[in-house]
Amino acid sequence: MAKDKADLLQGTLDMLILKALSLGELHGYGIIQRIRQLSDEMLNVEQGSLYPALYRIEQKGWVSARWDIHETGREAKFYKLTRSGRKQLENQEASWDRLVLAITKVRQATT
Amino acid sequence: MAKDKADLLQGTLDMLILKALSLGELHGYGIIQRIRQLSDEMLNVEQGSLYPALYRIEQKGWVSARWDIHETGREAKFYKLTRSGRKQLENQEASWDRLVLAITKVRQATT
DNA sequence: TATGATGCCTACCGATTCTAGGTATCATCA
DNA sequence: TGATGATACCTAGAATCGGTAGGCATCATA
Repeated sequence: MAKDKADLLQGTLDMLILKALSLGELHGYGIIQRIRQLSDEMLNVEQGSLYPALYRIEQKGWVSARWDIHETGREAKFYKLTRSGRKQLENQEASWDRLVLAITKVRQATT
Repeated sequence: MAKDKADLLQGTLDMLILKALSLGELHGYGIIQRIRQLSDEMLNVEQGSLYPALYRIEQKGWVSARWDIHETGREAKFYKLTRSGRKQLENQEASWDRLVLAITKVRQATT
């Protein structure tokens, strides 16, 4: 819909969520905002993508969740990176770097 | 299966195929080899991914195909980038650059 | 003669993101 | 007061696309 918004590539969302949480505990809606803000409005995660992803990630033990009330007085579900999640973030970042490197090589090829 | 082989992210295969063909007409099997070689063995496209992708890409008019006999005397289906395919490659490369930039920004964030 | 590389293909699976809905609270503004 | 938009959670279903696993044929080589 948005004019210049790039759709995420499958496989990058988990890394972005984990990265957002590595900066501190946060609730779902806030994760979307943090990713949007950090990316200079370039990345917009849809709610319909985020919540199922958070569920998956929690099942895998990469984050833990608890309900709490935040400063505005509203209830929200706060997610926190686990030790295993931090490890996973490192792995995903390394994979991402390898992929970017590999694709860069292919793109540098000339006739 | 391969120990260090990175699975492709969804959305990158088309770009790689188009890029491989931008270096010159090639048959399917050769595209796999060219991508593997250009990426220093880091990217391995499976046949079961390639042929359906080539079909999709051909339907979209980004490549044209013809059967021919190559130097080894064997028959093969040769694919060639169309003008529209070249344009598409540029678009996909630009999208890729934007995504990499956006993700880089997110990853640079510090506590 | 059997194996592996080359060359094409298809059917189905699995994973993941998006679209499109739903619910509720709260602040703001007409 | 009533409507709207932002915040906050969720689900169902569609669509996409890469992988796995199979099939088939030819050719060179061991």
